[in-house]
Amino acid sequence: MRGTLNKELVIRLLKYRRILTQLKSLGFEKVFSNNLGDAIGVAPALVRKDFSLLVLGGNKRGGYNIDYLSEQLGLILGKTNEQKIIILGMGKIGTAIAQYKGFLQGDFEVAAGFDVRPVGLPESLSLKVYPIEELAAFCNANSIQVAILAVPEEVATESHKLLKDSGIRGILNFTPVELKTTPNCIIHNINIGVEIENLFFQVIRNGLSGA
Amino acid sequence: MRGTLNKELVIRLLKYRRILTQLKSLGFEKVFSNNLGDAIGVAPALVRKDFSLLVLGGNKRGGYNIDYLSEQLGLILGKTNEQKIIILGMGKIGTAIAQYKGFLQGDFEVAAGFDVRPVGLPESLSLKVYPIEELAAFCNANSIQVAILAVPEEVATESHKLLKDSGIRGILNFTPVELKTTPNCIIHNINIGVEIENLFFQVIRNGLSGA
DNA sequence: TAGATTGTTAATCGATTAACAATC
DNA sequence: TAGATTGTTAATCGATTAACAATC
Repeated sequence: MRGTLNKELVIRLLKYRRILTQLKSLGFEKVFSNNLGDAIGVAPALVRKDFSLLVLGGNKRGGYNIDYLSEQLGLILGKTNEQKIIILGMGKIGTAIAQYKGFLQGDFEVAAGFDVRPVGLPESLSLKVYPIEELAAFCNANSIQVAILAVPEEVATESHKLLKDSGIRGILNFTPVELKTTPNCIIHNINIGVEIENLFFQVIRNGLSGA
Repeated sequence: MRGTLNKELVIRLLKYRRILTQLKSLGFEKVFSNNLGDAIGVAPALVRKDFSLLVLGGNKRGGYNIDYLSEQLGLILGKTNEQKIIILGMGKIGTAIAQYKGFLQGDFEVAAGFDVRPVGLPESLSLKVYPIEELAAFCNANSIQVAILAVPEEVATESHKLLKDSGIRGILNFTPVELKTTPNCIIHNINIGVEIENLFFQVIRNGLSGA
């Protein structure tokens, strides 16, 4: 059954989990499908369908129990508490991501950074940056499976190869080079430049039909 | 007709354009639908359908003319050369994005940064950071329509409101708070934490079925 | 001509939503 | 009971792909 969880569904489940955590911290105990639908921008029916698919039941009048949902989603999505990632390329972007506050919500940790040359990090950050030569050994020793790629465009392709050779199974790619998912390494590309261009296009289009 | 350009299609067109630019710089003159399909990860038929929809013809045996495609896509997508964006929140992420090399490909420019307090930037960067109070005036004076939001989570919501009040029509949101698109302000959310969690899930799932 | 590629239609696939019966 | 919400089915919507005729 879990094999049927598609990408969109997993994204929704991750978002549900985050919202449930927030609701819980506000002291809520129950939530309705339309609350969750509003929060992540889908129809209430889809929320119910998602939970139905996962055999997570609610109460016909009382909605869903937040603690229960939270716990079950944790089981399905897996605890990422002890998951560790590495960052290849500790330039501006890599360093910024390493210090990204939003990561504190997600229950994973940046284990180390790697770069061709030593990088000066603030003392406050308990993160070490190693030379690239140590990447494979480090990943093996620490069972690292997921990496963020934040190197300059020119070395994106060779860095990609290096990560695969180091046993990395998933890469969040911030370089403008569009990398391809292969059977044993999943790629998610985030191309900020394309995102901005896309936004410009949508805004200009939107302007024509709007006020 | 242009009103029918949906989000996925626009993304593909932006990617085609980037690839065509690269091919042109390599001295290529012709390209086939399967080349472009491979490059962006879709079926060749979809590439042909896209061009067909835009009335961009190819040659039954000789493929598509790169110069022509490039030029036409430029007309459809619009020149973003003189487009300017601003960045609200010049912490680590904002500062890193301001210096993002990948932006050099995209033909737009970061006009200014804004923050609650002065930020020290490298001299090499010809970018000024202004106090938040000047945001609305600056956006008006310079007709800024698109912004990157990179403030801390705690002030994401109020910053969002500030941007809308400053006449911003499109926001690329890097905070973990999921903002909602409204009729006169388009939001694209990039939640790095969720992206990483998603990658972990996919990798673990993938591991079960793989080697 | 033979071969290759476009252009286009029909089929497929899949996700989302609308609607409503079930029921607490 | 009346009202509200779940759970589920059927309908809708839309994007992608397969397949092939047209044709250079």
